Amino acid sequence: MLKRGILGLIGNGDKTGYEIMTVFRDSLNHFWMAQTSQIYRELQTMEKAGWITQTHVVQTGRPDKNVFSITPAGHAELLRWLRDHSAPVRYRNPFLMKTFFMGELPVEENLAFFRAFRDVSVFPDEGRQAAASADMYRQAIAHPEKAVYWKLTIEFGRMYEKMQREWCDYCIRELEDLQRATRAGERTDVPPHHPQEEEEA
Amino acid sequence: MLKRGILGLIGNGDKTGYEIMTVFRDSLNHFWMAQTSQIYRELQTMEKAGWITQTHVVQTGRPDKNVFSITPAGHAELLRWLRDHSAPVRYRNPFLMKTFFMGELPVEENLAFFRAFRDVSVFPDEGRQAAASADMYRQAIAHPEKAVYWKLTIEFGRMYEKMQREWCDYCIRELEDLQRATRAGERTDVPPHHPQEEEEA
DNA sequence: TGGGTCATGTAACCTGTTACATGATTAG
DNA sequence: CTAATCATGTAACAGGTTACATGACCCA
Repeated sequence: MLKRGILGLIGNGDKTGYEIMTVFRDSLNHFWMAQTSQIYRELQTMEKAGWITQTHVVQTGRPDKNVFSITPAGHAELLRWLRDHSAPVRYRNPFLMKTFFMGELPVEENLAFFRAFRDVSVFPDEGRQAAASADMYRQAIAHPEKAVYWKLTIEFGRMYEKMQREWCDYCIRELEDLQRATRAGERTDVPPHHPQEEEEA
Repeated sequence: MLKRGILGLIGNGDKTGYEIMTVFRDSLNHFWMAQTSQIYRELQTMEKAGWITQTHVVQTGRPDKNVFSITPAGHAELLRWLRDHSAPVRYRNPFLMKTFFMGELPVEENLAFFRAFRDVSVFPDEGRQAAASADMYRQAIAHPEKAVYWKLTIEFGRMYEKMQREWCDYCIRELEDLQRATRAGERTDVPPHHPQEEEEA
């Protein structure tokens, strides 16, 4: 997957591994993160696949660099990937995995958790985001038809965050109800912790 | 990550690898999928770690099975994981990765794509979902304080789908605007396809 | 007789994470 | 003087995917 992202970035202009890392960190961070260790490895395999070529550039005053360019084969692969809608969309949410098993902990603890999680942001720090936006807007003037798509991903991030907050509010309400119900039923035999020995009916 | 999911499931009662697969397929499918190949491998490493124990059960009329049970060490690990909020939440959306690079394709193609994607559901087929719900509701009667959390994950799925539809509508509107602008500007030199040679300013 | 369910896995591969290592230049 | 930026990676490991393989029983 990362390969396609790297390919797309190089398709927008030659780049070094380091530059690719900065774009991930500053602009794609809200939906994908990449470490240099993986980037450099993928670059090598992509070169072997013939999707990109490498040029060593000697510099003075700063370290030498390896600049990567897309090949016609690489561009063909990029288009093929963009047009391939056959792969099923995989959802994988480690956070929902946790939620599913939260019955192991007391309600109070989970309530506290949702109250805190409600205000966690997906976006990286404001400064970087602003800088990245400026870059993207500059590009937008040159190629408005490419920049829209970046805007669409940002809007997704915003809508996702909003939905997450609303979901947290819903969770908090549900757990408060549960708490009330448990307290109202008093000694109706609902142990709030470790019901270890029993099995479901 | 899958390890913790498996641990949580075994924590709710002894299970075979096959049963774990069916729970993933029928109930956790909207936020995590797991293949048997991975499940059986994880079970072995979890046994080595002392989180679970294995019992071979001979059956007649059907294949023998290996039933796994959680150990006190496994339960401790489950609680540790549930309480560990240090790991940063990782978002990774292959679909947004594609969106980001859609500028390579003509607007018409992308519009068609969003119109189709708008109606794609995250949830597995109705039949299975209903069956899984029935199971969960039965459990809910026995342990209402555990079943809420399952309900919360389902609600997340619903809210996510709703948000996704709204986002698609937004994307469609944006791309229609772009289309109109491009047509209005007529020959204002905005090639809708492959601007290969040029670099950004 | 053909497909679904129950039940087990292995092997090879690809993808992602964590930890480590180096070193010059530049701005505060 | 110290931290950030530019610039490169390697090694080991963890996690996930794809493809393959087997076999009995039951229902239509």
